[in-house]
Amino acid sequence: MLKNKIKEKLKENGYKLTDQRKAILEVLIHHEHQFLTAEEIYTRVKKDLSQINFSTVYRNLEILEKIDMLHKINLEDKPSQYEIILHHDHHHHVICKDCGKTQPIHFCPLKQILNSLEDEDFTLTEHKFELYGYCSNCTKKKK
Amino acid sequence: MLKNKIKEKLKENGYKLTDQRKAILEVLIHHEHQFLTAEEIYTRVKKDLSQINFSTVYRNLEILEKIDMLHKINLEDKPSQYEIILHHDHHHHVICKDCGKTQPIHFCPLKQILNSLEDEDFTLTEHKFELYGYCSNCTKKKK
DNA sequence: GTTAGTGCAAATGATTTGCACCGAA
DNA sequence: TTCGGTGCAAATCATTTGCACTAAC
Repeated sequence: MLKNKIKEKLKENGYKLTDQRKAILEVLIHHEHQFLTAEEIYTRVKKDLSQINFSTVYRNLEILEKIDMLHKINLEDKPSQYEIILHHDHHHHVICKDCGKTQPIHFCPLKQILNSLEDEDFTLTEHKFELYGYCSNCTKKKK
Repeated sequence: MLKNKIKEKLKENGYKLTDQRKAILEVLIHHEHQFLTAEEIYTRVKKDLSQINFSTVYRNLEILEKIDMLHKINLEDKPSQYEIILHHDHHHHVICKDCGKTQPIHFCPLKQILNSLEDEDFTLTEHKFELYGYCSNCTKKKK
């Protein structure tokens, strides 16, 4: 069920399509719009491919990030979390601190601020705009 | 040279004023507007207080963060970085990826976006808006 | 005197790496 | 056949913890 676009992108970059890689991608696609930790990915992949190793997961996540197929974030005092990128429009996220579910925000604050910074010292290369909170599901669970 | 406000804040919260704590604070104050790693802080403190231990540094950073005297960030694939908070106006940062130097931005994108999100699923609790790049010094060095 | 703080050494948790073997192209 | 990929075990790196001792209040 792996999307052709993805297969092509891997090929283009000289990466092979192994069972492990396929299984990892299946999990990521199945959890589109949700940040998962490496461990959560590993556990889910293991259900299909019981022999898979943790380092294989890490190595693949690194590769996928490098070719812009994966969005990696670092929340305070938590392991890194990953979300697959299937659409390349520039956007930011609201992120549930419990379950990692995300919701895109099609608003970028950078535009509002660029003018006032142009005469300053810094050469900008990246920016981060992330909103955190609890999704309705996790809010309910807490009660 | 430790500011009285700081001493008071520690006292208020039931924390003692040890030499180690003072030395850590001196370093942090001396590097206001600059994010330092725990290791950088440790190394600098060690110059004054050679017997200080790494875990003392970590324990104090944790305490300072808890009482809102310290801003902690997690950059991708780097150890956490810390910056002392001497003024409590809400603001964000431009951060130099080389030297950790920061520049405050007195603009918060949250206000622009709150209305459009109010009818959504998420209960917001925090947000992050950070700009990354290179300060003029580090830009020059690169050439 | 009491309680928080410290140094030290060992533990933990996430992630990375070396190496010999394996399998996709 | 040739590299890239994998599993395994060991290493690494940042951070935390248990414990006995110490010092601030």
